[in-house]
Amino acid sequence: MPKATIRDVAARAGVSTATVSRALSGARPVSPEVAELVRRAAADLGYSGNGIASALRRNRTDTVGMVVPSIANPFFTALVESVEHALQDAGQQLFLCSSRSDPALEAQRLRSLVARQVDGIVISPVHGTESTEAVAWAARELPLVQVDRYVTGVDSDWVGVDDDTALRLVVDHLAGRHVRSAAFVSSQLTNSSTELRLAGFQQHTDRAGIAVEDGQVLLGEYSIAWGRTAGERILRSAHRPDAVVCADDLIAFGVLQACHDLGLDVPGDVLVTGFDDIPYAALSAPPLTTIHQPQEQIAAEAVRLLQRALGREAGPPTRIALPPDLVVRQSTGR
Amino acid sequence: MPKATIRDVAARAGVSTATVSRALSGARPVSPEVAELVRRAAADLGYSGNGIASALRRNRTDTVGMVVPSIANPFFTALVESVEHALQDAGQQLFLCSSRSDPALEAQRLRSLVARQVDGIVISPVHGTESTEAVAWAARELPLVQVDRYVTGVDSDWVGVDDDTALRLVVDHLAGRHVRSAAFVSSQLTNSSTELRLAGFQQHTDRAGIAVEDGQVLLGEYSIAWGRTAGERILRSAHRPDAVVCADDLIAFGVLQACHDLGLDVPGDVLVTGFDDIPYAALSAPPLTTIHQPQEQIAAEAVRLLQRALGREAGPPTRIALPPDLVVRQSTGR
DNA sequence: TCGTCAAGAGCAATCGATTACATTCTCGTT
DNA sequence: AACGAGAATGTAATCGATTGCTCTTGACGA
Repeated sequence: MPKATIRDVAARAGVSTATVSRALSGARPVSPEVAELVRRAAADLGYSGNGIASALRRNRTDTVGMVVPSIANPFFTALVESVEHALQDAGQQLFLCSSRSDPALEAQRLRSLVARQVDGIVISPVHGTESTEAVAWAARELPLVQVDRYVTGVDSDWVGVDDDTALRLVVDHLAGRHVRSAAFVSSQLTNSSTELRLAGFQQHTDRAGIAVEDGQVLLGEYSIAWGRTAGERILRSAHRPDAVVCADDLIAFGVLQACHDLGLDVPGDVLVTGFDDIPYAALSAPPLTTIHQPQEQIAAEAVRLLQRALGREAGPPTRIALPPDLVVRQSTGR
Repeated sequence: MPKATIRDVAARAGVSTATVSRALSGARPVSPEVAELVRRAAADLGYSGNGIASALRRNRTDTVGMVVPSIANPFFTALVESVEHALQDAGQQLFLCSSRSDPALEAQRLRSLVARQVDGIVISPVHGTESTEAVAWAARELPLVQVDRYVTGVDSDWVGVDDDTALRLVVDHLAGRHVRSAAFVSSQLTNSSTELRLAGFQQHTDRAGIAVEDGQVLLGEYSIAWGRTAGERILRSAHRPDAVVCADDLIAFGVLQACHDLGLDVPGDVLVTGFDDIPYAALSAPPLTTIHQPQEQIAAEAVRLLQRALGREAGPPTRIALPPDLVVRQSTGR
């Protein structure tokens, strides 16, 4: 038994397909009796419409594609969930893709989303330069909003957090804890926010008179494993710093593990800070002082920008840097 | 400048649209010269095809919908990622929906997926009975595979873990640690695996001679907050048990927090176990003994079953219970 | 009574790609 | 030389819903 089409419903209700379409979508007025007749016929046949055919004709899929570097990273997970929620209110659905931190896979995902005619794209690009070409191309084809990270040289909307302010909050907090020297652990400088965080760290430690020894800025990747490796290297070095500032919470978890492995007390022997405030940040041993990102707000703004772009073509690219919050927990003091 | 269509490509290459279609998809042989001509014309125009039109004609979207109760739960996140990976090899994409543990929203998501003509659905149903109607309906419309949890009364494929074996492993391990009494913290019995885990706990503690006092089985929800509440209640009771068995890792994290708050040592004063082996299970204080779920395998089997159902209509529903592993960490001993 | 107008409904074109069927052409075979 | 097979290509129907345009009908004002 093949699926019922609008033609079947029309036949059963004794009206034309045009009337069925109008009765069910409410696009144009239909007399109440006919509307009821159509509704009943549709229900009887279990008619549920063909979104594909509708999308083809209307040239609109009511679907937004989202591409993130990793679904496993709780920060992106939270962001995805927030975006999905925000879209729901606009009657749109989310097409989720993971680029697995691979620019080639990312490009493929973007091509696929464009070919599938999504109405717009929300992306957190993998790489500051290697992602540029694909993102620029997609932005030419469709409304596109970058979130969290952005690639250089693409005129698209962007929503993220103010990384410089975030590092000022962290560094000033550490200075208030009488920290005299600090190390920084991050990922390779392959994307915008990683660069901004390092720049902020350097500028604000300098300003606050906190020493950063040579070799105490380690770049690897956003993972617990790297945090552990880097943490061991830093904490075993001749000049152990008073604090380790990490570019995300996963790295900070790894550093905390390294402290534990080496028998160092946090915050007694060394202070540790993270970035993102993922849900597990409150659960580590000790709970992590970190920067809270307003993901719901990031998501809401991103969706708003997308809707705006969908409406009319005009408008210069908008860049929104939202203010971060510092969440103080025990990794930087009692 | 509107997007290029197959007609534009055909005109530029001086061939028919049929030839363009065949040249680009390789569905039927085309002479090498013409193929090259078409490829060049397509490249010149930046032609990227219209997946919607293609899907309408072929009656296939190469897209699979997935519905999970929560994107925030790392277990589901890992599962989603694994499914996405498995689908990639089959040339399909993932349409992700979160039901937010709400059967009504879940039903809406399913309707939406069916209307969008996905080729199949992978779902972890929210509720053992309240999800039944929507899942049964969707299963009638499309190939559908349930993962992890399942609803009763729907003849569909299912892939999950063997919950009974899992609890046998946990309980036997605790018995080996000379545990004489235990408590159990889980979510409300609203779905299959929750029920099976409780049943397994009761059966195996009984068999192993481990006492379970009245009021030491607490049912709430799968969250850290609930674990903390339940943990406090259990650990403050007159007969504090030797061990607390939790139905998932999030609950176990909450129980660990409660132990910490009450100044109890784990594993000195009480042993704690989890379920799922999410990535953070190794990072808690102390690291959590838990059941490892083979998500990659669950995902691979789910996708395989889906492909099979896509191929031919026949075949009775298959239920695959994969064997779990016990991962022993410090929450049950040094 | 007639003309005007609007509401309600239908006809048929349309969206863009795929594909059944038809056509043309080239070989090879007898 | 005639015929048939098969490769390459074209023509046009098709997928299912939407919508511009047209037609009918009834109400209302002049």
